Amino acid sequence: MDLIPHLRERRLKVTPQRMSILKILNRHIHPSVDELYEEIRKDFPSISLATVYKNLNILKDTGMVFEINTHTNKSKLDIYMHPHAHIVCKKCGALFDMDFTDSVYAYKKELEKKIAGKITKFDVTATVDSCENCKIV
Amino acid sequence: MDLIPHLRERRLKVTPQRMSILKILNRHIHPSVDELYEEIRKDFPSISLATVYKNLNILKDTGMVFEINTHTNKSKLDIYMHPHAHIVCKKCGALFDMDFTDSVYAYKKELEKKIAGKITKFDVTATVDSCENCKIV
DNA sequence: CTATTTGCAAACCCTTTGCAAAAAT
DNA sequence: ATTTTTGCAAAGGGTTTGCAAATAG
Repeated sequence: MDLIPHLRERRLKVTPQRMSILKILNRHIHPSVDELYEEIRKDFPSISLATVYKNLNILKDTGMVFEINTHTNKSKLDIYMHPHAHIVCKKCGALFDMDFTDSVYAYKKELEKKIAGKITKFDVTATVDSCENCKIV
Repeated sequence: MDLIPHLRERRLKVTPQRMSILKILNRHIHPSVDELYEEIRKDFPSISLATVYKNLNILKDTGMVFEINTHTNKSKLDIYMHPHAHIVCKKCGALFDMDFTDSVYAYKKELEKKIAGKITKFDVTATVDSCENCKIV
């Protein structure tokens, strides 16, 4: 996927640091900020953590990146080029992407009634207490 | 609702500080930690913020309280005595409880397939970019 | 040429920790 | 009597900010 048009669309400058962040997020590995930082430093040893944070805030504000609370001390990052759901294990922090199903769109309609229209973006996070990754339980 | 049996069940001691926290959360006002702290101090001026945090961690770990990420700098707290969904406005942080609908249970079944069973608790957070509380769309 | 972005260091939260005294069972 | 909880103060950890230099368009 070519991410540059999405940056242009938002009047954001195409810097190598920013591209590096987006390319890593585009692997759909859901890194935490520090995992992302370490990953970028492999290709970009001089990058500052502040730059990573500043970019993430811009990318979140413009809707290209979504931050998912894992109920651990660190949240995880996901590129958000199309609506999808997240499934998080509260115990181990494991995170999966999931496409919305028809039943979720039905849920969305309910929501739209409840908040009186205008849902521009919709994210469903399903949190479970434990999952197969946990081993224990 | 009598919350004491729920504490006993979990072998948690019934202290006035803890009861004060639970009583406030039981109003379903979804306070942030500092809002909760200020509220408790009305009845309990000597309480320490550390006590509030320690209690919240215990209550979250034992499943009586749920912490909802609002995508603002502060998350919000909810008593969690029965499964329900949360709707959060990312822009203004407004938060609503919502009962699960059948369509969400269908979604839950999908999830159970995907993570191979054993969902012990299930939370759905629907995040919208703006809601009627925002005024500015 | 102008506006944005970067990088550094310091500041800023919010949250946790250690420990002794107090309270609950 | 034993275990948990409280409260204080200090430490911790993640995130933001201010500003000058560098870079993108």
